[in-house]
Amino acid sequence: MQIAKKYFTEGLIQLTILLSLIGVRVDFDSYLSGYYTPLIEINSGPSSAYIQTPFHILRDTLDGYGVHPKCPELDHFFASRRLLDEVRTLGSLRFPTQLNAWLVHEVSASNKDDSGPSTTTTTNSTDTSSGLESNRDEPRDDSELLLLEGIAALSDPADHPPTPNIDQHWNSLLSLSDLDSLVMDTDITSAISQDVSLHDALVAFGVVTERAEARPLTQQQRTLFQQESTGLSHSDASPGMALSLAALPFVSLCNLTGNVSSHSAMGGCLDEAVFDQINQLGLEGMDAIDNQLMDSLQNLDSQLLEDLDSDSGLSLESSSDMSSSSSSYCEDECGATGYSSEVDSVASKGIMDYTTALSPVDLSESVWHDHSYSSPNFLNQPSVTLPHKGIKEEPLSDDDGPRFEERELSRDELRARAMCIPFSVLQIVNMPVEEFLEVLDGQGLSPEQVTLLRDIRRRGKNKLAAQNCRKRKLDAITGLEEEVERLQAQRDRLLREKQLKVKTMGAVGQQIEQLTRDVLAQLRDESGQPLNPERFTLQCGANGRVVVQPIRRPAVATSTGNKTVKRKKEKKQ
DNA sequence: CTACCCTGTCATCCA
DNA sequence: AATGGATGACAGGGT
Repeated sequence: MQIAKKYFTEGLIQLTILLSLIGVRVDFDSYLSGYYTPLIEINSGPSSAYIQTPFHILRDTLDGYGVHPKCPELDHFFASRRLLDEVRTLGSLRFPTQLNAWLVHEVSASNKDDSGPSTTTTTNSTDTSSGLESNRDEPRDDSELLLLEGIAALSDPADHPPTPNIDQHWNSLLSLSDLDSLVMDTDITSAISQDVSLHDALVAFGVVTERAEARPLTQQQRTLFQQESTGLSHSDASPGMALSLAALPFVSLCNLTGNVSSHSAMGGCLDEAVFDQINQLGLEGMDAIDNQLMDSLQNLDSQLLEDLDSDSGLSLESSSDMSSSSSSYCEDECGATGYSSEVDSVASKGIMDYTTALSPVDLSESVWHDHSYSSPNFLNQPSVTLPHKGIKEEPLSDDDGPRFEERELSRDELRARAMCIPFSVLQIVNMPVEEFLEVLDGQGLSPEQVTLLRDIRRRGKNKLAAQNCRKRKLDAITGLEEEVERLQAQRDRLLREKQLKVKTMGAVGQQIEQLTRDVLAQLRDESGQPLNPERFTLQCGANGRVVVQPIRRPAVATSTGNKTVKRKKEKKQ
């Protein structure tokens, strides 16, 4: 990388010297500064998969640097883009485009009305245009012609002889219908019609890619894209690569939701092509690269253009809605976002197959996430600033679920979006009641919307309550089951202790009987006979004295006999 | 096909 | 009176 950078830098300096000899001033400051500007990285911080960041908002940001920090899906995309821009900056000689920018001012100054698609005026911020404008003179016009001749000679020296009239040359180039010839020729026209440098063209390209302009690719856009090919082609880059670059917006146009994936897909090819190109630039001569990359990408480009053109009707139409969507949050919610699964699934289905075939990650299915608030964790999750004052979106956690898994919208979410409720279900449910009432009163909502808002809030809260209730019920059941187990264990323990005590008592009783017999055997009655154990027993008093007591045999049989006698007497009476 | 489970929703009670 | 929590009951979908 450093070698290539040094190589190009030295080459640029040498070329600057050569151009200065013919009176052309080339300012490399912007170019050299371009080395480092793409390296500025924004620490996106922790990412979350559960956000509702409308991707089309990114169209209004430059090169995605304004992307919301909670879009991990875009990390790869924008990182690749930044890296690609960096590589472009390193590997592409930009002076032809700078010269083109200078030519633009020449044409626009002389004949603005005939400049066709030239709508830009003087927004070129590079030092090149301003510097060149300040040095306009006749020798400069000669150099223009020389450059035009050289460029034309590069493309097709036989078909494009030196033309003294730039306007005629421009018009003749505009009339070209062959795309292959446009690759080499219309770079001049684009340079004339577009008042941009290559850097601006790159930026514009990126913006166009993100913006997904909802109109058929105009000649202006084609030339804009090929303006980059101008820089690449004259710097021994591949015009075919320019075709692939130009094809990228087609994918974006066809499917806004798939623009990331499509870009990743196309950008992947592009990145590889650029890297290969850079690598080869460092090893081989520059002449061999153009043809090699041209051959390698020609088939791809033609195939891409064919496929994309075939789907351009539907996709452009769908993207029209995308581009026409304003920053209104309501419109975002109403489907203008385009990344809603139920919204774009139909419109972009045609191109989806194509993009998914190329892209390893289909972000269109990971944008709208399930906003079910079933998980209690959603209350503790990082928030995302939303248009409404102070209301924070509470995305679901991204660590306990499949982030890219397609999730269905809840019914209330669909209802809210169907009625253009400018709040998410989470917002409706979780906002304080004061704020909720304020919303109901001050948002100019229709009665149906108010009713829906109340229903959504009620259902949402009841859903949470039901979940809590069920959880408590399950916890209660679990607690009761544990209590049952504990009590059963206690009962078993007590039964074992009882059995042990019974057994112990039986053994003690036997010992007492044996001891009693021994004691009584040692004692004598009045007649000198041993005491009969069946008639006498030993009793242990409270004071510890042991006395011999005669066993009082209860006349059980007698009492029962008496009772039977009495009953017999009663029966007789 | 049926049983079971899970979840959302409604109705109702109550604080 | 309004709001919201709690809970039984029911329905629908998934396994």
